[in-house]
Amino acid sequence: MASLTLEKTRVRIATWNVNSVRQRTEHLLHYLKETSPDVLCLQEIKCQEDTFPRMEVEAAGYNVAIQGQKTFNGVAILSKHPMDVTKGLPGDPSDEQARYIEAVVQHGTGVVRVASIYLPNGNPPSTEKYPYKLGFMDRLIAHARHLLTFEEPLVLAGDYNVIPEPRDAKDPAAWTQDALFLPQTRAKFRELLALGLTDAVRATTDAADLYSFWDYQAGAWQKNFGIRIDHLLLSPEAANRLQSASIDKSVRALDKPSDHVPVRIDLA
DNA sequence: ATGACTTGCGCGGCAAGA
Repeated sequence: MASLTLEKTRVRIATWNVNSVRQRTEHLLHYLKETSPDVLCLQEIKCQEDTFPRMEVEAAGYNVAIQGQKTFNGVAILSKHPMDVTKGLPGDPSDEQARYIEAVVQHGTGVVRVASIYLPNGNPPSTEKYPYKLGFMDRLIAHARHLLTFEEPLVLAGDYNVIPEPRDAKDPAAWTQDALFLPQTRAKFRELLALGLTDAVRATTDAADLYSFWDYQAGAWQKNFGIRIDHLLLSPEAANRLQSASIDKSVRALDKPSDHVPVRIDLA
């Protein structure tokens, strides 16, 4: 009797705020080659679709889906596998900022829905920027609630601009008045998790000093004054397949780095 | 220390980021 190979293929999914994809093209291509994610979510590409380095990324073996914007913001999903793409976060047709793109990825025997999210920074909190951040979080909560009804593997990945807990900052006292750490911000993030989503990094380790961002200023990298603000949130169907989560910290030590590093997971 | 760095835009010096 011939044996059937029913072994599910591993799916590696990463997220990275690159702080301008055109400034970071070499780093991006190196990361694709070295780490070989099946899916890579990008944020802050800072360009429109027609100036994205599409040919180089396609030559590396990836399909490209982009929600671009001139100068600011901009998100993308790169995938080795076919994608069905949806652009924009529902709930506010007047929102013109490019901060959300979603794709259903067909991989081998399975399917996974992946979102690339660039959640607003929200600083300074005394301005209209903070209510925009909270409103975006409300829309994300509503959309996630809807997506969870599909009961499929779902990965909401991106730069959340949220420090979930004090242990997610080297110096939490420095962030108490910051939009990334205000109680209302963290409460909305907990509301998102309470829908039934799992923070992939915290599901795999309680290690201290896990950060995904170090400011360019004041020697933050050298002093390890980091914060953990880039997250992959998993539906139960994805969490059940979670094998590992890692933060690719070494990328921050390269020449001319992004101020964020990639965070990635492997699903069985 | 009103700082410190990096980007886009566009060619001078802001705005934005976190």
